Amino acid sequence: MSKGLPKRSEDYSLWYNELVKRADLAENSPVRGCMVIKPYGYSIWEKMQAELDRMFKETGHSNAYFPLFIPKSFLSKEASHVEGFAKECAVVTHYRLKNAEDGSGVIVDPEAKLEEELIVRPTSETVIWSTYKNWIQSYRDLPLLVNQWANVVRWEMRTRLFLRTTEFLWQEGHTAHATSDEAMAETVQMMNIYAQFSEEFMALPVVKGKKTESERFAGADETLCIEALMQDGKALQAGTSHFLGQNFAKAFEVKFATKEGGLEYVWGTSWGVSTRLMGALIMAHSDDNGLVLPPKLAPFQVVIVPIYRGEEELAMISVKVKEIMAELRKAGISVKYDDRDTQKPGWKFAEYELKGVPVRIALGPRDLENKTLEIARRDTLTKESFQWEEMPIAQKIGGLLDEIQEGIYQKAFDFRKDNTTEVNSWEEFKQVLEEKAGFLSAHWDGTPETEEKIKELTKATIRCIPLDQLPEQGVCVYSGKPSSGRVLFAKAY
RNA sequence: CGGGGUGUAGCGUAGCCCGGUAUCGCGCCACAUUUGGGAUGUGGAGGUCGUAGGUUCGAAUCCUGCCACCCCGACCA
Repeated sequence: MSKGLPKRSEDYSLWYNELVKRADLAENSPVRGCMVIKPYGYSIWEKMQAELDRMFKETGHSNAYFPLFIPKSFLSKEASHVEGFAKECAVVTHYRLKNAEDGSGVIVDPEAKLEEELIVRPTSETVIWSTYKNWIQSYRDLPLLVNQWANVVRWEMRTRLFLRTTEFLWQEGHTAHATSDEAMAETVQMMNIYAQFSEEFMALPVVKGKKTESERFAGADETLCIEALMQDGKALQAGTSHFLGQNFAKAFEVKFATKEGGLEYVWGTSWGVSTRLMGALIMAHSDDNGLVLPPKLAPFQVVIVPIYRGEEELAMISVKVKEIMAELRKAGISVKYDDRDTQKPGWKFAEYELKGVPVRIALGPRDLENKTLEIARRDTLTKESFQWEEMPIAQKIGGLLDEIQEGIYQKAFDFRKDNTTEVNSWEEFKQVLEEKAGFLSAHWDGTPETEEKIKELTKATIRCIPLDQLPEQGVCVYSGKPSSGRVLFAKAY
């Protein structure tokens, strides 16, 4: 284990990459653009999954599973959908290998060419809607509320651990409804769930908004999103919820008999969050000492490190530690006891700081004598001495965990607030973007042309039109044409 | 995919310009002393120098192709 992480201020990208690897979250694999998610990283993802899954089920959704492969012809049924994804699809053309005659290894058997190529799903709308055609006949079959946890593949040009990998893990919800209003309500509901998850569990404040036409999902009539701000001033799209209108229903002929006896196309939504959330979590809170994890998603919330000389002392300390662990676990607090004698305490302290464990307890002979514990918190890197009699340990730690969860949220919230700037002129726009970055709240004339021009000139894109946008008469920061409200610009991941 | 950079032990590196089979640190193994913020000493193991060719008596070093990774761009969850 090498010491010292690169500094965020010196090289943010390098810091991020090194952090991901050194904190044992993930590493690159032999396959280009694909990562190996390591046990510690995966257990954070599992925590995210568990909470999201619970929230989906509480809102009436059920999980199902659809195939990895999609017939090529399916993809082209929805015109804008194929246009959006065609450039990044992995294609299966053969189903068999054979030994090369010259003994050089295995080769693709040219005899085993598929009649119709299969696409490795970049997203599952097409295969799911082709299935929904058989599931939906009547208004009694609606709404259909399905989610799937899956892997998808998008052949991206440039990849980054968690933020953009060729294969990634996600969930994709796909729902079908009898009315436009109901589908739109579902779209909004899921965006709200994502926002709630992000703020409550990831301790990451997000802006809820809708995408401009050009940033919309391929095949959607409306895309809602949550946008978060990272420590380097770049925005990250953390989740999207799409109102699909009747686009996929029309493409796959999914109609239902109405109560009144008519025959209508159903209305659809789809929504997803991915392992990219891991990237957001890492970049939002961590510091130059390593990861900082919100207690609600940490694989374990508390680590106990014994300080001892010899077996005898360790045995005495362990008795007290077991007692503490039982109390903490009873209170629903996850705790790890690291009594390995292969590493020294100082080494362990540094290790758990790197891994972002929210609370560390150290217990040595001095503590046994004085009836104290040393409690250190990861977010502030402060330590305190705690008297056993002061209050029940579970109450103490429970309170501290809440405080940390709240503290890192507040810190991220303040950061975003300090890095959201209202700009009113083109000069100001360019200057703030250059010198400060972050979110820029500015008037926009509503045209794709202006949006495109601004992107071309500054690399900044419209992250979203915030849902809480206030009506305000102004002029577009670039074109000078009238505008009725501010939108959020930023450079994005 | 365009521009730039880097590939030498598990990790980080020296050597490359000026060819003669590899340096140092961390980590790893053994033993001893250690254990309240990344311990110390002694001994030891570990390398087809990214890969495939070429030049040469001889290639980590020179030449060509390929691959991977990183950074910047275009694209994207």
